Amino acid sequence: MGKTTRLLPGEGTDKRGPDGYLGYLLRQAANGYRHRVETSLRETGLTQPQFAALTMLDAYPEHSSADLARIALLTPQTMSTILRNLENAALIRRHPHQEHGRKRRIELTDAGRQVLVRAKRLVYALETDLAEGFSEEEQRTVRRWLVAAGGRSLEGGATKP
Amino acid sequence: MGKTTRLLPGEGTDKRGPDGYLGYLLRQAANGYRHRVETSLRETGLTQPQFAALTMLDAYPEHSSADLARIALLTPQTMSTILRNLENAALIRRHPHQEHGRKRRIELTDAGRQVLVRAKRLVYALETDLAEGFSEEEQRTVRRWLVAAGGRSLEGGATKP
DNA sequence: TGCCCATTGTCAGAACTCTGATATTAATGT
DNA sequence: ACATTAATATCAGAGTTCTGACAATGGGCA
Repeated sequence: MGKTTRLLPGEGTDKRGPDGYLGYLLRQAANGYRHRVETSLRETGLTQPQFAALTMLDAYPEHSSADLARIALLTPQTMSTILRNLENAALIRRHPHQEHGRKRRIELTDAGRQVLVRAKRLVYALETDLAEGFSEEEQRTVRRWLVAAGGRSLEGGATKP
Repeated sequence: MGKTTRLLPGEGTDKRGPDGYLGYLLRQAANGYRHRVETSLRETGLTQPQFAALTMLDAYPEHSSADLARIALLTPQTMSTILRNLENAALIRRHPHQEHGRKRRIELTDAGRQVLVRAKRLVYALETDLAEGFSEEEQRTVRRWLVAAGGRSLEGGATKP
């Protein structure tokens, strides 16, 4: 039996690499980047979605869970899950909204603010890696493509006239 | 009518849209595209990862679960989960490999082949949408960026010298 | 006033993805 | 021959994401 040395198809053979399907490359890119982010965030214990939620909450403290879901293009259930985990970790706090009966006000705790400061440094370093090797114009092309590819997916839209 | 109200911050205000962080845009793009793919695949009952796994198995019928995980840049556990669901749905079959004791040979069932034919038509239509509005050169830029962003994430690599 | 409906939030269940741990088998080294 | 290492596959548990279903609140309209 020879040692067929790692001839996995795909190095230049098939749909991998720069010749692959865009959808396939998109999924792998997102998986790979998330993996790198969470490895880097390991010491903070945050996941990529948790980091994104904390960042949004810090920027827009008035927003409800439903608001955040709309901003992030996620379903209310998904955002609810992420916030529940942040609350269990004592990084956010929720208390009943005075005027609006069902709404709840969300706040970062001190621990939440502290961990967010550390996490931002780690993630922004990776963010600059993401642009490395691409000109300003190329980056604009990439951004434009990403926005088009996402395509405001869950836009319940139509609002039925 | 209009109902242009939707004043959530982020239309042109902040980190959303084409000015947002690349990592953030990447996650949203992948989420949105996956959502569109699975909506389109609804009638087949397949998910995007299941579709990818079936496609790979059809192209490389000799490969084991571990091989597929390497090709797709996923962990063996993840690929194992996907294959288990495909097996429960009777779209693939696994029987013990003759020569190699622990390896298992994976095969598409007739149902698996049939569903894959239908799914390919649905997904490839979306794939062309993904390139619409971008020149050949711009598409090359996007592909190159996606490959760099993914960065062969889990490459256990180094193999400890 | 009282009913309809949109908004907000949650529970349940499924699939994907990771880390960590474990068992089994093959290949290798002394 | 025996021990070590590598590869394959799986179990367990956590977090993210969806669909589907439901309760509670608030506003609008007959």
